[in-house]
Amino acid sequence: MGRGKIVIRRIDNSTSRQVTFSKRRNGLLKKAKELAVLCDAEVGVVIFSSTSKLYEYANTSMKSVLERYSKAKEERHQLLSPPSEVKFWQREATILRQQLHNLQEIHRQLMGEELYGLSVKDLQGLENQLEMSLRGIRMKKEQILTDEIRELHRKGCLIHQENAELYKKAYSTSNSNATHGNTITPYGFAITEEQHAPIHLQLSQPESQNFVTSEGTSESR
Amino acid sequence: MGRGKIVIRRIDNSTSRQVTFSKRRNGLLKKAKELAVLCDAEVGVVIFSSTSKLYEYANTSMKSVLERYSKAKEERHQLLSPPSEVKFWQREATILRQQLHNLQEIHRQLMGEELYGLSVKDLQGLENQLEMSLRGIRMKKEQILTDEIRELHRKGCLIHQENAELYKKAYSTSNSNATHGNTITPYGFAITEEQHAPIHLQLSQPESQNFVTSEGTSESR
DNA sequence: AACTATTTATAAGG
DNA sequence: TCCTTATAAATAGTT
Repeated sequence: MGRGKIVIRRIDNSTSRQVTFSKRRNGLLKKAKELAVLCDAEVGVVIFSSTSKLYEYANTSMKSVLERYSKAKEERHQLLSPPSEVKFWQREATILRQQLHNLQEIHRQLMGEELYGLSVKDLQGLENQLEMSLRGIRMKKEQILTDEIRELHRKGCLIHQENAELYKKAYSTSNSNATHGNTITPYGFAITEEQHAPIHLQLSQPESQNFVTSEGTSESR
Repeated sequence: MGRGKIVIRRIDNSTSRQVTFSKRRNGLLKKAKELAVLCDAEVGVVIFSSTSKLYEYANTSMKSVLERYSKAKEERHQLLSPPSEVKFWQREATILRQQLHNLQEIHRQLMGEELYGLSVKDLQGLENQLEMSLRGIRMKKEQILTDEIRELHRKGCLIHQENAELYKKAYSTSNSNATHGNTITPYGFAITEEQHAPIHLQLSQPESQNFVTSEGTSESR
């Protein structure tokens, strides 16, 4: 329900993820209220943002909802029962440790380490993934550089223009009768106009360069 | 959002209230899921129908949500349960969650996602890392394939030899006077010798192939 | 934060 | 409960 269809998948861009979170959080809470009112239900919603901020809604009270929930579930997840509490957190830690472990393994493989148990197919998959990542990263890098250059160019043009104006003014003030057909440009910014086109070509070089010269890259991070 | 606009007020007709409850309950749960996935949030929803039937959703687990909720709400109300063991495990879980979070961020960057806050230098570092990884993975892949081919070749030679022996034996048994100068080779394994060299060249092909075919990933939910 | 083109949810009806 | 359809509402992308 927007300008375009989206796939339900974690949003990469953290800014738009945050914006979407805000919009959809409000949407969810509104829907929860409407459900409660329209259908005479008791509803509770708890949301933790990815930054661990808490948002909640309950048409009655969260306490009521949670108590009713525990009762319905016939669980006393009371904070007062220390043994099960400890067990819960131990399990939580175990799960987290496992997840961490799994991710670490994948990470090592992505770093080109620990390739021992992998089949050719696995390796091909890794290779494809890395190539895709590389493409993304190079595009991003190129974009940043292009933007930067474009900005510098813009500024250069402005300064050049300003300079030309100043020259003209200074010239006409000191020597009011001169021909202004061939004014001397103060700095070498006149060429910048012509440089505009080739910029793009030069920028796309690093990619193919790196691609071809895959062996000879010696640089420290 | 329907054939007509409605006012948010308890639906009198119990049948249509029930129908609406069912529809909107599903809608709410769907929205909750989407929010959790899209925005990387932890979400819990509890619904009691007017007939006290319980419906729930939690992207992680309801228990986890509720524990986290209680903890967030009673950060200082912990005077009641001071068992340090619980605190220890909670801290453990927090640390692990943090580590997982950090690693996930790095992982996403390695996957070419979330490149927004990165500088050109960071990107260059990532690029170098990925290139190094790629080189390692390709070497590993090539090695596996080379080994495999070498092994097949060895076996092929052995079988060829064996076959030649058998042919000779069979030939000399049935027809003892034939010329053995141009024995017919039973299978085409004689060429394998010449194929040994070009193998290396063929193996490095997939690289450029994958580089060209990049866009075609479409996924539905 | 506001705007809108679209998608999505859902009210009404079967 | 499920299907269909017209319409209201939500929201993705943009400014």
